[in-house]
Amino acid sequence: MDGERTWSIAELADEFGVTLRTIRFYEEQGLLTPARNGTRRIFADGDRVRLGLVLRGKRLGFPLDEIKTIIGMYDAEPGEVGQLRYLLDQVEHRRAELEQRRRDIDATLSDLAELERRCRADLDRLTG
Amino acid sequence: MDGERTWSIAELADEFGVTLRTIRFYEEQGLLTPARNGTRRIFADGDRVRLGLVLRGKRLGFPLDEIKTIIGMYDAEPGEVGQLRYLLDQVEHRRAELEQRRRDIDATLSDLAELERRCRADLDRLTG
DNA sequence: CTTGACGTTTACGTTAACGTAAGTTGAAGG
DNA sequence: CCTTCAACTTACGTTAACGTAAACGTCAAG
Repeated sequence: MDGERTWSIAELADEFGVTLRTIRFYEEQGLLTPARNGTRRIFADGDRVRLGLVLRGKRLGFPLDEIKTIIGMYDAEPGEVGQLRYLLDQVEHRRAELEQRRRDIDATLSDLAELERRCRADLDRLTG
Repeated sequence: MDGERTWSIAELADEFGVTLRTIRFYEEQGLLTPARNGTRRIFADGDRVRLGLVLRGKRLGFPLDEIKTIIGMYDAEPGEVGQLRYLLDQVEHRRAELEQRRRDIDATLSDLAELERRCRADLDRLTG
């Protein structure tokens, strides 16, 4: 009666375009913690979100253990002041890293744009 | 008499913060092709630029063989029309990939920003 | 009742990107 | 001449992120 859908491992794998092995591996690494029905894994909505975050991290080129700590930051309990300061520090660190990446991307995009101009010029000259 | 400086492997490694092994490995993989003085590697300015491109690609999380093809695109000779069209196609493909990455970065940055807000709020509450 | 479809665990294999010796060489300095 | 330094090659070791095979459980359909 609660609208909480669940998913099988195959459904999730299919939806996100990964293999069953990958999902099991992520659980083994502590990136996912699906419920169980006997031995079968049951994935709830939160598990789907986490898998999405993991794959986004992968597209960004982060290793799995870093992804784990980053995701871990999201659902850390408030805790004490020292913990909070440490967490803020981590957040700042990650942000700097990501902004460096964006600069790298922009530089590469600009290189590609110039390459494209040269290509089009050559094409014009040849097919003129 | 020509202002063309050259560098030893150690100088380049030091400048870019990588090991000698890494540079030799990149040559072995065809990412760099330094000149030689006997057995010693002599790096010219173009080699420096290429190393910079390789490391930028690494920061973006690309595997070395993809980096190789991407860099290869930059210094491809004009060639024939078919080649040019193929190259343009590749450029488009890479651009799409990079733009996806930028979206991922922006999404992550936004997540981090919200996390930071929550942290600061908790800190304010605790430290008054 | 057996055949599939779908799931499970255990465990060894694989690739990428280097790390890390081990042994060699050429030029320079004392 | 001997050593030291900076480079070299060859080759095996290592870690991450799964792939892949083997062997088994379970439940619905024919």
